[in-house]
Amino acid sequence: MSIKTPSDSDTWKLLKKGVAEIISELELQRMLKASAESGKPLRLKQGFDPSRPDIHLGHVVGLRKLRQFQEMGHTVVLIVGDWTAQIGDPSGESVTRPMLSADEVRVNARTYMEQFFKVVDRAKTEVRWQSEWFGKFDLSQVIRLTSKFTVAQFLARDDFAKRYQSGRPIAITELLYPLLQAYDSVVVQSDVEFGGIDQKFNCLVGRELQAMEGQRPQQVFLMPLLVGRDGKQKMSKSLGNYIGVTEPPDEMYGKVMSIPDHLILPYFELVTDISDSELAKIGQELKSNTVNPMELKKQLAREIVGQFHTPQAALEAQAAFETTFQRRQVPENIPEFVLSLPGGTGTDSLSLDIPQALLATRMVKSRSEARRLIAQGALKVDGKSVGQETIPVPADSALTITLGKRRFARLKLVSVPQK
RNA sequence: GGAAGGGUGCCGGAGUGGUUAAUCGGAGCAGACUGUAAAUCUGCCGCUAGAAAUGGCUGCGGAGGUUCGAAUCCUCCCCCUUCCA
Repeated sequence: MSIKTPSDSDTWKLLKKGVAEIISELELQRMLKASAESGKPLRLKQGFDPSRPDIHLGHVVGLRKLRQFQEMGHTVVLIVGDWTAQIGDPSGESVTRPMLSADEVRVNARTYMEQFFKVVDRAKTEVRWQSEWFGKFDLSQVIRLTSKFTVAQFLARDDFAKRYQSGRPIAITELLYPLLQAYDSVVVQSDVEFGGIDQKFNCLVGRELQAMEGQRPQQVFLMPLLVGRDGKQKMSKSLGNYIGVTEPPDEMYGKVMSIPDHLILPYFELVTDISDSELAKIGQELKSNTVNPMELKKQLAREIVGQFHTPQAALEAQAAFETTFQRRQVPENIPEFVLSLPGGTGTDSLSLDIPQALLATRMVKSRSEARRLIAQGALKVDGKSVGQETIPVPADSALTITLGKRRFARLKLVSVPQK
């Protein structure tokens, strides 16, 4: 296998594109050069926490970078963090995660990888489980590992420092998190570790530990954090502002359309393949207001949906979006329900209890919710606003129900003769 | 071991005997506006009955108790945090 040199500045530019920080750039360039000369691929480490098996666009930023390196001939080492997962979330103080059973971890890992390999090349990836080495770790090894660092060193981590200063709790196991992650680097002999910018500290501990163990310290590739749909916080599943890579085309398209304007450019930069010149053009258009940002967002949505589904699916999603949201029409594929209604048959007029019908279709959680929505004017039957809870309908008829902007159903009524 | 503070609805956070289904903010939903953008305005935001007025039930860590009446008082228990040693 031949390995490309990023000797020409274009390739190097490509690798650096959309990256928050590289530690250290010079070293990495040397490594790449040496690798090209020796024909030995670099080992690119990326870890994941199997308690969160879902990949969203925020993760994709880093995965795309891994892919680019793979295309130059390098190897990705994916670490399944089945031990670090047990420590819990080192950043989110609030969320207590249950320990996962071995089975759950296996299932989650499979789910994760299915998504991971939508972007990363499976053939050039080595999958390693932490339990391979931590499974047989004993206390003396834990002590040996922990003795290498001091509390002061760990308080340098921004997240810890802030919490310590403001008197919020830091669990002792959390201090173990960077250590375990660092040890992974030693075991797999990582050359470059990839992570979000919030992983900086952990990755740097890896460098130090490797040096202590007589290894060449890994370089670190830190990706910017993608801001979620709320336009404020980083994309994360727990904040609910994410766009998942397995979401159906319509959903994905719609979610991209809902991002605020100031995210258009970063999204183009971080999760699409468009060229620098095109990126610059879009930036210009946004700045000068010469193009309706909505059009740029549509392009972005097409690019993203096309990447995780197909270009065809992207076009269909766009058409559906335009029908449903821009023209406020009822989309084509809506769920259909058959409802039996006591009363006469044929052309007899029956009365339909709408809250009950909505509950039956599970469009609402409770009768109360249905009533509220009706009172607020959210209900349309066959395109006409309806304000009453009971409406007369012909027996054996079909109705199209619209509830708010995005809930639709088709009801087929089957009358049951009364005794 | 000692001391202090705390556990309230999806989240944050008021509330210390009735006027509290529980102030307020965020999130969410609906309506107006619109580009499923931002900003703004309005309403809703436990379940249930009712066209409505209004009613029933459940609810403030858990279990008991006091009281006509408790998120609020008492007892026991569980959990969390900080400080001192």
